[in-house]
Amino acid sequence: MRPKPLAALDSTLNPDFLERMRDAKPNKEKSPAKAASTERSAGVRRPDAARIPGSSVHASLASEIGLRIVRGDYPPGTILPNEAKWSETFSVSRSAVREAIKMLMAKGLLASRPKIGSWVEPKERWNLLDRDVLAWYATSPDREVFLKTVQEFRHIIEPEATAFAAMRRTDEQMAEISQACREMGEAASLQDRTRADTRFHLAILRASGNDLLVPLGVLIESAFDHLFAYTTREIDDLNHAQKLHEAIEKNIRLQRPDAARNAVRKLLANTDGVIRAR
Amino acid sequence: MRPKPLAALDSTLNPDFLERMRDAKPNKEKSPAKAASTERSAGVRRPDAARIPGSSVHASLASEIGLRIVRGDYPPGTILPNEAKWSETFSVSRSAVREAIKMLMAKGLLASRPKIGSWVEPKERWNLLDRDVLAWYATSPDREVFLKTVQEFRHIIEPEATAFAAMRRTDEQMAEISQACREMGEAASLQDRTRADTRFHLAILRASGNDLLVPLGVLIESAFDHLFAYTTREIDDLNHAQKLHEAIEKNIRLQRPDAARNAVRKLLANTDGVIRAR
DNA sequence: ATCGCGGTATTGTCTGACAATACACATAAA
DNA sequence: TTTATGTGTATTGTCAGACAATACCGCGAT
Repeated sequence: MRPKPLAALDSTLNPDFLERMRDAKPNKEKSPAKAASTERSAGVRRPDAARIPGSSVHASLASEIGLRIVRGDYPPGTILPNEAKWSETFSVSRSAVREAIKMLMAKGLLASRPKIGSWVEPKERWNLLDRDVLAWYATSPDREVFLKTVQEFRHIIEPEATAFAAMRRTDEQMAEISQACREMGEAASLQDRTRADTRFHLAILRASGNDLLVPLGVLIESAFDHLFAYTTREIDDLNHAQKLHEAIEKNIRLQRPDAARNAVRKLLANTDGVIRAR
Repeated sequence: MRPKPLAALDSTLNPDFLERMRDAKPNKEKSPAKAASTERSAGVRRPDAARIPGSSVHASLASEIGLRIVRGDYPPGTILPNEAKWSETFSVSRSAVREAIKMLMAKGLLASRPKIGSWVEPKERWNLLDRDVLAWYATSPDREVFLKTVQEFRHIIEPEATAFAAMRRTDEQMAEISQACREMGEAASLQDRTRADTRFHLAILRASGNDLLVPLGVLIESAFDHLFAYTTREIDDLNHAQKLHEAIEKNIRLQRPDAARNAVRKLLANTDGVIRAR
């Protein structure tokens, strides 16, 4: 098989890089980072930097700048500081800055032209369904609003996706779904349970037979990440939720689209209740 | 206002770059591009290259490599040719190659590690809802299948989005929707009509009040691009379609979610018919 | 006041270099 | 013969410095 690369998460920034950025605020006037640069080229570089993929310089930079943009530090239409400025602010090479900016351009957050600079694109162009952008977006002041938006989206997508899965699933896909459902019931820890839960829903999306539904899995993953804090510890609730999942699994297995759709609606209503109860 | 950057479309590759790539096939053994490189550094560089944003070297490279990946030239798990190889094949600098690859990494198509190389990620990680990836994906052998997938997705999304729009639209958003609908009716050319049609549906997504629905507009744009060839020239059909659109507009205006949802379902059914008729 | 012109600032591109390290191969030991 | 160890090599990551292309600003001339 392939070497399994860890997803570049914004939470995996290495301490070294974070240290560099500590006092690198957007509106800093004059940062004396020139000295640091010379010092680094003199051989003081830390020997054990950048082990995790996500902590390479350009990836960390992209996370930092991307987060600032989504957070609203640079509203749409704003011209960003130029590449030389970023380079100086973070004490990194211009190449690294450029690669970070290219990643943000690829996600629709930025665009640029010679002699003008890079500017923040209007929010409609942002690829909010991108894993990283969604993660930055999820750091909004209150997670309530974010969860509400994602949950509403799930109400639109999942019932229909499940109905399609009930019609078109292959036996292999059914096995995946059933196994995830079973492991949910047998999970020893809440974390294991959540992981199996996520796999269950992702497997359904894959089984829907519509390629365009698969990328929406990032929403479900994000929802479960943020829902974890809300998860109940009550045995009764857990058993109830498990029954709801098993109903979905059964109806997909028996290829009953309408029943499957309704079962998903019940599960989502239950989740809504959990959120509202907080 | 902002400088309006043209979206980087794969169809805007400049002839100069295409010429370079003519005989750059994936399985080429030995390409004698070294000579070209020396020649270029001797000052023979074309004076008028890269006018359109999308035709910058890194953007063109990203399009070319991305298209090859999505097309299946390098199946998931495959290790790509290394950066030096790409650089040599296309007679561009390694920096340009790296920036292109970073863009593809940002879209979930690639990942890489030192001493290993860059490999194609499993298809589930691909950000298919990205504008560029979708465009590459749409170059599939038969557009029938692609259109069917997109259209199915629209059936899932648009009725619910429209129902939300009927509940939560602001007056400004309503004005946008109404204007687009009106301009559809008054359009002089089929192209103008399609443009207004697209704006109509995008405005509804924006009015839905759910930020996560907005990025799905790329699907609608893509659908209409590919649907253009199917568009009828019959006056009766056009009038009928216009009436369906006006029904949607009216129900959003009068804030009747259920009626709006049904009106959208009728329109989509009509579009299905147009596709099927071919 | 309007038009034209050059200067300047900024991204785009190229070149060359070194660092870090996964993998393969050769070599040596049990 | 098999296993363990060390060495080499290939590849991405990062840095530095240079020049090209050109949008915008301000100046001068008509």
